[in-house]
Amino acid sequence: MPELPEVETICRGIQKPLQAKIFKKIIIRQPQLRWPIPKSICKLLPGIEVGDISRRAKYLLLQTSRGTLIIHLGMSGYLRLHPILPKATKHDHVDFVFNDISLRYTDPRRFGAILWSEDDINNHPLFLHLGPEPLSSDFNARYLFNKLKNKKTAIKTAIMNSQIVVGVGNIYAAEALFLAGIYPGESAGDVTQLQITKLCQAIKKKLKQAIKAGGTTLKDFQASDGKPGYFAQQLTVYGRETKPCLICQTPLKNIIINQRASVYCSTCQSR
DNA sequence: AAATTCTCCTGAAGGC
DNA sequence: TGCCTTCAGGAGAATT
Repeated sequence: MPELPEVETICRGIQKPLQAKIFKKIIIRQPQLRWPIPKSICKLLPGIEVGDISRRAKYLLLQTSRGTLIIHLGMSGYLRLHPILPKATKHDHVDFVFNDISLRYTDPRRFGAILWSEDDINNHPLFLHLGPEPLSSDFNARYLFNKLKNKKTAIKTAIMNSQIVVGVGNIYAAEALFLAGIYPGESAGDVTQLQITKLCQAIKKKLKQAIKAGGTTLKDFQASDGKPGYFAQQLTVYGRETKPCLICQTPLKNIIINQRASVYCSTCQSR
């Protein structure tokens, strides 16, 4: 499931191969994603050049002189580069065809999105209320502590809230909380300043580690070149319910917080 | 206003 | 073997 490291991996993977390529044709087989894919891109894009390719939160941004293509992978989406396009299968919803390469969007669960914006991307409704990037200096202990004070919601829910900080999904929230020794169900406003400092560092550390490993491949994540990510081998709590804590051997517990599985160690993660 | 729940979707896994 | 049920999950929308 793509989280920030996975999107970053894909972003880096397509930057060079698509650099300055000219869109030739857009094939939309299934426009019904989270929102309908605007058909206008089929007419708009051909003939224009790919500019900067970047990432904001878990959104991939392909800039052009006419506007920005916004791609979100939802939880089962991925992008693959193909020199020659293979025959489309069931969930291959969109192909962006260039002269000598194609970018194929595949998403079995269709929670993703492909949108088009002609305005400043920062004014787009989806981007208007986004918090800071977790790996930027804007995301620091002071910011996080201030943002969380008086909040009653669970600390895990808070760090997964994109208005507070972007790009932290279920996997990395669980991993960071374990590293910081914080009980995921703790009220955000009750987490001490020292713990917040640890948490902030833990989020950055885990995300960096995962990017280095090329992302986390659980079931089907693959980079744009088809290679899996290797961060799954470094997971300490996510998906390890009932298995022994890597620090103290206590069997890990799973609680549901806001409809999300939250695995933690009842010994190492104090309340 | 803030917090929680609902919703979209399909593949995988488990039960019988 | 196969059908049915349950679950996972990003994040905006709806509800409390």
